Amino acid sequence: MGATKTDHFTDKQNTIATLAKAIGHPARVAIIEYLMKVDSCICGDIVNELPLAQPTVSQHLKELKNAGLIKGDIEGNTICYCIDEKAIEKLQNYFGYISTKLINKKKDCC
Amino acid sequence: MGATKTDHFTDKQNTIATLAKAIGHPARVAIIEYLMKVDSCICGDIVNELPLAQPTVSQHLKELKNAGLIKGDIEGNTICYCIDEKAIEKLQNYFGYISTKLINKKKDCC
DNA sequence: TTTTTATATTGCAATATTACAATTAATATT
DNA sequence: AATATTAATTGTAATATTGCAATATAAAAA
Repeated sequence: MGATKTDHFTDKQNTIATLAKAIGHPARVAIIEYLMKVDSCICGDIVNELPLAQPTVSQHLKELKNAGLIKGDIEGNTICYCIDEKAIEKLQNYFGYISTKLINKKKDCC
Repeated sequence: MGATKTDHFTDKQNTIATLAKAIGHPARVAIIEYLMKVDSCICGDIVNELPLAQPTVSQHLKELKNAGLIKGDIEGNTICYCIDEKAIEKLQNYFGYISTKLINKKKDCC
């Protein structure tokens, strides 16, 4: 085997997993943070900001886009990517939900 | 190649990536949600809750533990695992931070 | 003490990810 | 039109992940 059994889990669980997985690489965290920092969406200099080759960055961008974390496309010969706020909100809500649930939990160990 | 270049990124970026990566699998999302639902930390029935074999679940638990998302250990012959609230808080704060940053951003595309 | 129960570890096959050189595609510039 | 620029795609090697059968470990129950 080796393939994730996505069909055995709920859509919500798969959605969270997909989003989290996309952020689960420091290069993609760095990309998100760079997109956040820059005012404009025209971010042709992402490659210069990262210690990775252009094809690698392009691949990471593709993964972020497939996961729904960023949106946009090329415009002329510059890329135009920006964070999809809805995805970030989903994650924020999810972890917020877990946090509040944990506060109301009685603990008998750990 | 094939190995992630963790040393090229900041500690914070690597921390977020490690935590997100650990959640980046539906089985581990399901585990987190189960630990959240159950009142006690004694969760010997995680295997029965998941559509995966016992060694696979054990491996996922190990990964969650290595990433710092859950804590605990075996107690007698039952496992005693529970969510590490600090890790969830880190994620919640991180995505909250991104969200608020995005609200104050001017957008010219996407 | 033997057996049962619960979880971890090992070994392995299948698949996925990471990274990059080389190339392609497509727009900009000259 | 020819060239330069920018980013995607392709191909490929190295590494990591996923999943499980078999086995090991260790405590509880008989």
